[in-house]
Amino acid sequence: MDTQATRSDAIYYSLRRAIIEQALLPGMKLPEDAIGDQFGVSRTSVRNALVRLNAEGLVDIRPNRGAAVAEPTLEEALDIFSLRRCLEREVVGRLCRSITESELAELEAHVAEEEKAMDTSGPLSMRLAGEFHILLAELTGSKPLVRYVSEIVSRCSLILALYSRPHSGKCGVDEHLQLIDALRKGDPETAMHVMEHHLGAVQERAQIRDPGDAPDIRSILSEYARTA
Amino acid sequence: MDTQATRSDAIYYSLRRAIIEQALLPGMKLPEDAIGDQFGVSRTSVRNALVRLNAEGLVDIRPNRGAAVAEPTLEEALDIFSLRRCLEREVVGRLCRSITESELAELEAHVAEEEKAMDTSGPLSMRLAGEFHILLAELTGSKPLVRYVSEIVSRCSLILALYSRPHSGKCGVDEHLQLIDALRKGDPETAMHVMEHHLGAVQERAQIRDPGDAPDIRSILSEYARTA
DNA sequence: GATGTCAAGATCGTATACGATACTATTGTA
DNA sequence: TACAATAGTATCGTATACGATCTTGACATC
Repeated sequence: MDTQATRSDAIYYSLRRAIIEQALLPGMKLPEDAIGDQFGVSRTSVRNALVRLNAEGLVDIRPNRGAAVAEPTLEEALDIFSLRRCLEREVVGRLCRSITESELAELEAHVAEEEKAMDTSGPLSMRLAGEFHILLAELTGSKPLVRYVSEIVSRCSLILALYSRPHSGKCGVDEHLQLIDALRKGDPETAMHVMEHHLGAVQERAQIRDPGDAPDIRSILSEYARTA
Repeated sequence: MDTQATRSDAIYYSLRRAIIEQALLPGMKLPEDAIGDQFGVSRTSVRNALVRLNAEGLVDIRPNRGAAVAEPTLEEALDIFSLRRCLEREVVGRLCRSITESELAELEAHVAEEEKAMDTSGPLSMRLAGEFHILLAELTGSKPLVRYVSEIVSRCSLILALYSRPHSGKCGVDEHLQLIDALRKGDPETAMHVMEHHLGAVQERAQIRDPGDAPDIRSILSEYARTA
């Protein structure tokens, strides 16, 4: 598990996780040399990983100018959320017809982990929230669907990093439980509606923050000045 | 257009086209050396291209065993078509709200090309049929949607190569015209239904066929290397 | 005849090297 | 002081080299 098949894979997964957990923020440069040094591999492997991340839209690569964590525009962000609703509707639609009790238990176990992580730091709970949706996709048994959902969930994490306010609170653990209930009932209409509502809520927690210029120190401190 | 920014890009597009036009058939091995020789570049650039194609599901890469044109199973094929319906429903849904008369004309011009290509050889008309759907996605103005549709249309071409009978006849030019009509009317229900019917028909033309044994990869690529 | 073993060849993963391109900071000039 | 030219640095694109892994076929053994 720790040791991937190839070093490129290892780099790929590490960078991916770092981006999803928002350790690497949108717009941050990703120089091949620096990454290679850090992981103790050559640029070759790093390049390989960056190409893959670029293919799934997590990093931008501009010829001769290097790679950087992608910075979706607000317009793209809305598109991606719209696409996500489309795909996850498909997921729950399929699951309503096929899901078993043991799979439902698996989902509940995952949510239990999410609850446990709520108290701890943000990155973990953010990742778990995303993985819940990926788990849903996996239960459909459709590999292409898993790939698309994984990809789009990652990109949504990126978007939340860009546009959400610092503390979005509990990331919809309750809503995940509601979703499980709906799936257990097996009614596609209800399940899709709950999913729709959940994704709407996730998106709603996002708020426009001007991503363009470096945040002005006064605006950052204004919030703290109040409590001083 | 002919000269890409980087050689990797050139290889990527050439291989992609070769796969979509079914010059490279599913299961065919893609040795880095042979491809590099044919295009006059080193393995480095070829690898880069193969990684990208792997990311979009057109080629399989197994560690230390090389790359090969992907061979979707029948089950995966059905999944992909199902996903395609899901995505393209989204496309026509959006277009009904936004499409302009000049864009409709653009679509009609494309279909005209398709009609012209009907008499000529198969590869061209097959590619144009796919590009019609990509053009539809582009008209939504949503880059992510374009990416997903492009990707999935490519994979459908692959699937048709695997499972369709040799001559599928005219690849739904009439249906494309019907779709344009529906879009012009601007009624989402009708348009989605027409799209659904069209994609169902495309899928229906698919039938299992035994993928024969392999011709030499160099002779196939000699034609593609020229235009790279 | 079937199966296991092993060596030779093919192919890949990765490191390194070199030329090319883009960025940066300094200097000179208006 | 403001701006343009330029040199220097950083970073990338690509080629090549070497060790590692896999495949293939021959041969020995059961």
